[in-house]
Amino acid sequence: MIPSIPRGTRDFSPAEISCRNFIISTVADVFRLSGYQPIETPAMENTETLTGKYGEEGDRLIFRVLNSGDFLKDADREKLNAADAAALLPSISGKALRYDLTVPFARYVVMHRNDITFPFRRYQMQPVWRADRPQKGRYREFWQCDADIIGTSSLLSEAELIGMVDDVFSRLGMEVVIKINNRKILSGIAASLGVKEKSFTAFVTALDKIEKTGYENAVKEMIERNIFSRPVKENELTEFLREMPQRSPDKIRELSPEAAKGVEEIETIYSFFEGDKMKSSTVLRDYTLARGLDYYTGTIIEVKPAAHTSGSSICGGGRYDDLTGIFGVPGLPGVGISFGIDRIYDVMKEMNLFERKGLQVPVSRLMFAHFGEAERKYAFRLSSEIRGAGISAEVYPDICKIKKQMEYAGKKGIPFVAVIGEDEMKSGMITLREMSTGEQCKLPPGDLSVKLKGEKH
RNA sequence: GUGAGAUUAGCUCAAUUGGUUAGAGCGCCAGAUUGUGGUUCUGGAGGUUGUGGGUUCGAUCCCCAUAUCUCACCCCA
Repeated sequence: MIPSIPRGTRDFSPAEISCRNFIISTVADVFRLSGYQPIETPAMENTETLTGKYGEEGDRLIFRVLNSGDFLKDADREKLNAADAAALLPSISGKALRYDLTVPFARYVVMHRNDITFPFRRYQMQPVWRADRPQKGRYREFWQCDADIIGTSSLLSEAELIGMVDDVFSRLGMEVVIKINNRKILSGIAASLGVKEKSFTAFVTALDKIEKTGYENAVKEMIERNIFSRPVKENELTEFLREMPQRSPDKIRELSPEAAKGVEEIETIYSFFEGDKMKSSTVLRDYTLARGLDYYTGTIIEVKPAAHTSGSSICGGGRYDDLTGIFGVPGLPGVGISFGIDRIYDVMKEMNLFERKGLQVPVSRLMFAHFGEAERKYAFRLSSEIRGAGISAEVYPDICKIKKQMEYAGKKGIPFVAVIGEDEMKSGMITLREMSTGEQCKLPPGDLSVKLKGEKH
């Protein structure tokens, strides 16, 4: 039987891990530098914790975990016989894999609220799962790196997060475009166009397609979906939306008091950066930016590589007034950002950014090659001494031809090989070969660590 | 969940119109070289053509189903 892994999941080999760890540790460094503290939550949550938080589509994409043991024992017979999967689910599955890190965080905050000092800055870097059909930049298991600050409405937090985004991508060596908008502006626009209240989400998703499919298609979708409470002319609507990006903040303010509030918020965030230059990012106001989950209520942020602004986003976030309210603790506003490290990896790979970072796959600095049983034993003792000096070392495990041992070291990229033979043991002088040049020298075992430390890595 | 394309050796790809023993490069293994990797030379192994059915005298090739990958829709990191 040929083994395989579930679709949309991946194995990561040593070279990939090096690159991924570089991204993960870079993000963590930046998070810590602003006082964010790490937490972790379980891969599984109770189903009720997750369902209903991501919209109808989101619910469909949650991986359910079947109850252990005889899961049919407590199954709802009526629903089972009716083959009604959706209705049967609660009686056979009580757990689900987490879909993102924000909702589990809200649950965490509610459960630990008495131990937390607010405002609370936390970061979390863990895999999440979505039962989506895989495609470019989309996996069923992927990592999110989230930083959230909860317990404050201060717009300083947004500025802080944007600064962190800039810092991360500057360290990674990638130019990005950070787009910023505000849900209040979107609802202001919707109100001024006469969008029905219940159609707001439909309006927002259509609006979001402008960049991808153009104004005409977005408008067509809005009209087809019948989202307006009064007659709207197609060409007037197109014209209105087309002017959106160029529209000055003042023009947006005129739309409605709510939109004015949104504009105010964005301008406040900008004011924190006054005169400062971003290191690696261009921050843009985009009044048509609509991305973000349902729970966002204020600022929304989306980050794309400057080289692929039409591609998928590599980072996103926003402000929520009351995320913990759904778990019974109202009045805790917050704002967060999420880095999609799998997509960041893909972009960096494509742009050859890892090569410039000189990342190395961890490999022993020294290998002992040997000619027989006694030599191998001798090498084993030396190897443990050399490790004591902080130098990674391994002994070739089998007794075989020196050629084969050398071949192994060369292929593996081990930079130094110490050859232990009868001569070496007799004279007490080890033969050390530098693999890149082929140069060899003899030295006493005690000098090995000094010699290897002295050489640059 | 909907639609399109792909799948041949470990990898990248060939194979005429449905016709004899499915080939090449790279990689792998062994030897040339019994104390030395990368270069070179010589030899060798490796395939139920993704899987399961069907049509046919005969299928890598045509048909159906299924799995996986890629791309798009939906939605999203």
